[in-house]
Amino acid sequence: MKAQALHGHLDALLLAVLEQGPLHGYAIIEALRSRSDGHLDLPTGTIYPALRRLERAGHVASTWSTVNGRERRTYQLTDAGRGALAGERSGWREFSSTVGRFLDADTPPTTTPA
Amino acid sequence: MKAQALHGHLDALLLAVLEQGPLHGYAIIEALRSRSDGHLDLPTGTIYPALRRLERAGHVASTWSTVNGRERRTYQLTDAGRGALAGERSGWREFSSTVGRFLDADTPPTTTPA
DNA sequence: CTTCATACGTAGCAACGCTACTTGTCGTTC
DNA sequence: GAACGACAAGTAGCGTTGCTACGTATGAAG
Repeated sequence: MKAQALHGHLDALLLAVLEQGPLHGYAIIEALRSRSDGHLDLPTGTIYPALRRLERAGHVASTWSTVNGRERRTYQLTDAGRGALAGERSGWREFSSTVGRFLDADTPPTTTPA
Repeated sequence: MKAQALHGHLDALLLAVLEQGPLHGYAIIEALRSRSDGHLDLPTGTIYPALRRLERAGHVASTWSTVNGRERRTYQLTDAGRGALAGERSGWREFSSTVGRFLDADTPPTTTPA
């Protein structure tokens, strides 16, 4: 998967994984990886700043905890975040249907008929 | 449609509209607008540099002509461009199905029952 | 003669995600 | 007990990309 393709859709993905329950950053990375069959293997340098962006925006809230001597920052969706997710979803639908109109259309006949 | 959403997919769109035949820049803008029901209304400052990028990459070729005293630069897909388009299409499919797995899933019950 | 549609273009900016690196604990292996 | 990998968090700086705001010029319409 091309790296820059995510541009503008990462927030939506993060909100979507958090919709199913609170997770800490590292677990979010793993959730994205497993739920996408390995297609989304995002580096920490992508995830952590994005989560802080979302927190600044009020879409998620975080709480620290210590598990086995390891510091964890667990994020959970806020009500505002749930609203934002709904918006992102409809935005995604519009975007993907618009672009899909140009790109999904016809796979050029790879099966070039004789 | 959010502005930055296109990030990384613009080239694919341009190749896709040119797949149906050569067009000049201004006509490409109109084609994108009409074929997307107005959702894609891209400014010249987006299109022209993108077309030059594609030309530098060898995906399109341009020829100048004068129509009614107006200079036109008509772009057409090259063979390499056709190949690139095929790649972009499969990239798009992978991308949209991956993201869609998170976002298309379930429209949260907008029909919040009273 | 002014305005709008046509037609091309550039300069500079802002956003976003990535690469590369750092810090620290725990568990396992040598 | 040293070393290494998995776990867990983070920052600094960079490159790409599309957008905003301009600038130029012709032809048609009023």
